Amino acid sequence: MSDLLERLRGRGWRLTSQRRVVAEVLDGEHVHLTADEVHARAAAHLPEISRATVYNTLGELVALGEVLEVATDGRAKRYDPNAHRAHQHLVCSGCGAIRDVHPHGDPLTALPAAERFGFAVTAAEVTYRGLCPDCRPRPADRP
Amino acid sequence: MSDLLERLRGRGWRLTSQRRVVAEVLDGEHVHLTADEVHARAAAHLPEISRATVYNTLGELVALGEVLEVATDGRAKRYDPNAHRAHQHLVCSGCGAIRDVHPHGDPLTALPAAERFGFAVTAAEVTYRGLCPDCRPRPADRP
DNA sequence: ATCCTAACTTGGACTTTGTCCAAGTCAATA
DNA sequence: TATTGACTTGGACAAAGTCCAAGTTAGGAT
Repeated sequence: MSDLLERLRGRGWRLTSQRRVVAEVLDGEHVHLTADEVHARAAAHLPEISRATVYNTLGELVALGEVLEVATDGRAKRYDPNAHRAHQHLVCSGCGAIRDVHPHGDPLTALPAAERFGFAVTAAEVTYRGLCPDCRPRPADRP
Repeated sequence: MSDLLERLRGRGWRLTSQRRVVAEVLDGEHVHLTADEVHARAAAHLPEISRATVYNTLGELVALGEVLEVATDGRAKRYDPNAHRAHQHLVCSGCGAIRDVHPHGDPLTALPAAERFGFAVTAAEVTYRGLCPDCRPRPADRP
């Protein structure tokens, strides 16, 4: 993730320890943390970091296009560092687990012009829902 | 919308004036009100109605499958009475206007088995985003 | 190396959205 | 028309996020 830090410095960011730990926390595949979770993990490395700074930094990363904001439920927003490859989300209705998924085709093409109401449509976000293997009811054991 | 009230009575609902007013507010096409907006409109007809009752009633309507909950932004949930015909949402990135739209095909089929991670996938919600005619930049007037 | 300063961080107050509860009210049945 | 369990109410509470004045600091200038 130091490439991210490089990119950010290139964009005129001041490299503070707070921003560094937030960027480090947001590393990896299938990462979809809430702001509070980011704060908790960041605070494990840098105990004095404030909630306000975490919110500020997340907002900046989103504005720069380095992190995506996902609202898969009506609760807290989640932050997804996988911003450089188009993808959608698969959410478990039982436990809330989230995976990045790659459907084929562009979901935008499914919306015919007649259904666009004159909008200039530029993006489509898809949330697939279902039960993950752990939450799925198992076939009962046979005697 | 009296058919809705009939259906609800059939399901053992007590028909109170509060529930009636909430059901009336949630009538029509392309209706996507927040709980607070529902409360404001309901209060115009029934000034003493409380926020708690609006939340309760909306929750019940959602549980009964008569109203859909939509979270198109990270803000307040919206309530969509068009629950009996499958549809998706088109949201203006400028002003937040929401339209019900009907893409062709089933979005679920775009997700290959290899991308399902063992989930039993049952639904797909699509949010299309773009600028509505009013928010879209116009070509500059020629002199 | 150290100074300077705009940029950044902090804690706490505040807002928005939503939930919970004890006490009071009322729709529908008998 | 009396009864009662379901419904409603207002206010306290909680979660998620924003805002701000005051203090700190990264990094260029000296």
